[in-house]
Amino acid sequence: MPSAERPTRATPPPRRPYHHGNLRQALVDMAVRVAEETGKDHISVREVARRLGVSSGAPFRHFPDRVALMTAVAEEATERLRLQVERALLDAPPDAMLRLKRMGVAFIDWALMHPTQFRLVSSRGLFDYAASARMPVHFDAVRGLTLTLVAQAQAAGQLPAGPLHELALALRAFAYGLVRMAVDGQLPQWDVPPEQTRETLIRAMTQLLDGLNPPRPDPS
Amino acid sequence: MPSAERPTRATPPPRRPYHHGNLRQALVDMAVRVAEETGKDHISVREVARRLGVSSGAPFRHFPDRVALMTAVAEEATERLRLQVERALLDAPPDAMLRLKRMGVAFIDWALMHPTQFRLVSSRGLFDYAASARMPVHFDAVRGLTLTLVAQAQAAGQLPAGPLHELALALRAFAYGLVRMAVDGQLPQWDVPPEQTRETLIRAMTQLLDGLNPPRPDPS
DNA sequence: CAAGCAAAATACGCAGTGCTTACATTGCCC
DNA sequence: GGGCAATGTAAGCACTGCGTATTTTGCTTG
Repeated sequence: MPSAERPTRATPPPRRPYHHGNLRQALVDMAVRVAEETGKDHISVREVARRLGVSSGAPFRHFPDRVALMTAVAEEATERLRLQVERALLDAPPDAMLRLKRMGVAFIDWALMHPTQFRLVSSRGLFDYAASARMPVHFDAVRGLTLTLVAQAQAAGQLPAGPLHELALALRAFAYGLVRMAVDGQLPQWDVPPEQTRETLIRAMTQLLDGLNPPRPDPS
Repeated sequence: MPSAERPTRATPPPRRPYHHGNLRQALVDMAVRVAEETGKDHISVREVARRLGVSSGAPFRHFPDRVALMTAVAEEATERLRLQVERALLDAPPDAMLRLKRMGVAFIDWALMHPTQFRLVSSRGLFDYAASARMPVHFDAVRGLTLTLVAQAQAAGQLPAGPLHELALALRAFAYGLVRMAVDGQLPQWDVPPEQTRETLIRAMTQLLDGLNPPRPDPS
C-alpha cells in the first residue's frame, strides 16, 4: 500500500497514482513554466509534452484540445491572483483607503512577478472563459472586494462622492492600465526593469489615490 | 494591349500603376483589414496575399519578412492614432483640463473604433519597434502632449500638485487601462458593446478627473 | 492469477506558414 | 525598339502544430 504516491504538486492523492504520476497537473504546471520562460502567451501542447518527456498525444487524454489546457492554466492563475490579493488584506489595517492601496500593491506585485500569466488571464481568446466555472467566481471575488472598499472609502470621505460603480471601474482600470503598461513594455524606462518598476508603479498609484482624497476641511 | 490597368483597390493611380497596382500599400491596408475582421493580432502573410489575389511570394518583394510588414502596419496605425488625438485638440478650448479630457475621448474613440490595431500597436513583440524610425516619434509626440497638458493643469490648480512625471504616468495608465479593459472584453457589460461602451468609459474618465480637481477654496 | 481497463506510446494525416529559388512579364528609359 | 530593373508567379522546402487511430503497458480488481 505504499503504492508509490508521487503527487507532482498539491492534490495529494485523489486515490489514483497513475501510470506515470499524475499528469494533468504536471501538464498545467509545465505549461505555466513554458509560458513564463518563453514569454509567449501562445503555448504549444507539443512543447509542454516534450518538456515533460511525454508523448505528443498524451495530453489529449486529459484535455479535449489545446484550449481546454489553456483554460485550466488560466483558471489556476486566476485563483492564485485572487489568493494573493486576499492574503494581502488579512493583516491590513481597517482603514479603507489603506486597504485599497494594499490591494493595489498586491495586484502589482503579482503581475510583475508573473507577467505572462497576467497577460494570459487578461487576454481572452486564448482560453474559453465561458467554459470555465471557477474563473468568473475568482474574478467576481476581487471585483466585489474593490467595490466594497471603494464604497467604504467614499463613506469615510476618503474618495470623492459620486456613482459608486463608475468610480470603482475607474480605479480598476487605473490599476489594470498601470500593470499592463509595465507588462507590455510601455514604460519609458527601458533599461530599468528589476525592482524599480515596482516602485514607479506604486508611487504613481499612491499619488493618484492621494490626489483623489479630498482635503478634510475640519479634522479637529 | 490596353495594358489592363487594374488597381486592386483604392489609390487609383498615383502616377505608378505598376505591374499590378501599387502593392505594398495594398498589402498594409489589407493586413489591417484582415486583422480587424479576424480579430487576431497575428497576421499571416499568405492570408493577406490570398485576399489580395496575389501570389504568396509577392509580398516578399516589398517586405523582407513578416515582421517588417507588421511593423509597417503598426507604424501607420500609430500615425493615425496620433493624428486623431492632435485633430481633437485643434478646435478645443484653451483650458488645460478640458483639453486633457478631449484628448482622452479621442483616444477612447480611436481604440474602440480600431480595437485590433490598438492591440497590435500596444503589444510589442509582433513587430520590430526598434527598427522603426517613425513609431517612437509618434509615441513621443502624444506622450509629450499629455505631459504639457498635465503640467498646465497643475499650474492652473486643476490637478493636485506633486511630481509631474509620475502624475502624467498615472493618467496615461488610467486612459490606457480604460480602453484596454474594453478592448480585452474585461468590462462586466458583456452584451452592451455598441455605443454604450464609449459612454461608460467617458463617464468613468470624467468622474476620476473631476475627483482629482481640488475644490477651489475661494472661487470669488 | 487472469481479465479488464485506463493511461500512455507510437505513428499518422492534415493543415498552415515563412521564406527561397527559378522563371515569366511588364513598364520605363535611353 | 532594346535592354534592364522592378514586379509578380509557380513551385517547393522545411518546419510546426493539432488532433486521431492504433497499439502497448501496467495497475486494479474480481
